Amino acid sequence: MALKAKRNAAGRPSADELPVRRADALRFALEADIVTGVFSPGDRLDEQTLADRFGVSRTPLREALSQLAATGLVTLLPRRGAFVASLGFRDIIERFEAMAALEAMAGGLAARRIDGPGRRALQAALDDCRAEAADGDSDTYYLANERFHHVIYAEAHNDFLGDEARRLHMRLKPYRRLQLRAGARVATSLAEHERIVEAIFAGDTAGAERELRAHILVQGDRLSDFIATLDRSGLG
Amino acid sequence: MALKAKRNAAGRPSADELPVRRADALRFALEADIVTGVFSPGDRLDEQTLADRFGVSRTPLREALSQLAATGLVTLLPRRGAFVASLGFRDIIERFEAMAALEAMAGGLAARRIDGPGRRALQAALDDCRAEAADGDSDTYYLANERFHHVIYAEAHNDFLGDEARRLHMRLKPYRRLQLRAGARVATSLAEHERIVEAIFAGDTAGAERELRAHILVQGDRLSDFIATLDRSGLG
DNA sequence: ATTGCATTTCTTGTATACGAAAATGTTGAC
DNA sequence: GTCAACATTTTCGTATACAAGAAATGCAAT
Repeated sequence: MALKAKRNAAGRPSADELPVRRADALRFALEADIVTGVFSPGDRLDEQTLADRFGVSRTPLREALSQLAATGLVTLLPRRGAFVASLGFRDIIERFEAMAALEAMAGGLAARRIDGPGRRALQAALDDCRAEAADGDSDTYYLANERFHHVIYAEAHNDFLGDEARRLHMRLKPYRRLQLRAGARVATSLAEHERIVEAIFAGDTAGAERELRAHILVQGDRLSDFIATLDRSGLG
Repeated sequence: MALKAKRNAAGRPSADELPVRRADALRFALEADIVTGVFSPGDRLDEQTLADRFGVSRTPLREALSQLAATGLVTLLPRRGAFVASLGFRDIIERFEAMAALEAMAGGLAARRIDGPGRRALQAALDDCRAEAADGDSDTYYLANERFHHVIYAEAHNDFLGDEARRLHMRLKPYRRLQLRAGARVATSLAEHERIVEAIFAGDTAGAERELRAHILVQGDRLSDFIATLDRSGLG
């Protein structure tokens, strides 16, 4: 059966969207705007304004907001409107703890389930991290780090686990922007990656779990410390 | 049944009253109908039919379905409708693995963070499990088991972790109904609970994690075994 | 009888309209 | 000058209307 991408009669100048429903496209767009910092935590998301901006009615936009609220990226106050969800000090720590649990499990599973191609992929991801760390650009290192963790999710052979971890990661992304200049963190992060790969390659389940959990938790601690030094008025 | 419309941020389940938003009430009602088996995995959820049943228009009902889809309890096929999400063999295993990770983390945190009142609550929950197990009614034991785990979530002092675990639990509930007659499982489950409490009371973080992880994973294994013996046509 | 196609019908997705609640602004009293 | 009560306005929540896509049905042709 051929998949025909039929166009709508209304000649809309917008770029072709893969999602069939406008609500999906809106959800992705808003998600991106929140994660990339176009909207900051606490910002009010007016339905009509956004609907006008995207050239749609309020109906699909409300649906997108509703879905984002279910994801946790948006807070929906009854009869008061939608806001970019603000995580407090404690909320962030809690999420890092949960993420550490998921990542540790993924690492442990990967240590037991990784195969030949997976080994090569993980080694390549680690090499990338090394290269970016040597470059000293913490921005590109962050991307390499992301890919590294995605490889681990994949080698855990548990799609749900990976999806949840990615979801949490996205959820925390607006706050990571706060500590862009990682300083010495890049070096220690890379060292941790090395130990993680070592454990996974050795089939050391417990070791992979331990290393990954620490790797995530320390990020939460660092972010918390960083936030604690800021004016907390804007962070709920 | 009168329903207070005040301080209802989370919403309450009620089909015919208006808590804050109809969509919330509908979400809870549908959630309940799905986990209690009124609707089975794979069932089609017709918008107009449900709207008529609840005496509302399609708009809030669509919002409820959308939220349930974001939670994972409902699958939304574009232009084809909403269905009670069907989990395959592998999906279930994956979710139990993730749940094991979260529960293990919760147990470990509880072992370190539990306080006096928490100890009493956990002991009481364990006593309840003992009593229900002695009764031999696996239905009420299931409820006591649920309360037991909720106490652990609470004593982990990580609300997010608890929420996620509860969400997963609800997500898997439709499938647990398949193995109601637990047989000898109740006895072994209780024994596991005893060891879990022992570890938590002893402040044995690693032990609590280990016991809880095994406690959850074995449930996934058992459910998988059970499903494997059934006709898989209805289970996707 | 079966297959292919066209039409019809049903359902979803989006837009618009309307009522209600909350935020806001104004005015008056103290 | 401040506060409070009232009116206004904004915007949320729901209902209804309409458009578009997919499934179902019927008809025709082989």
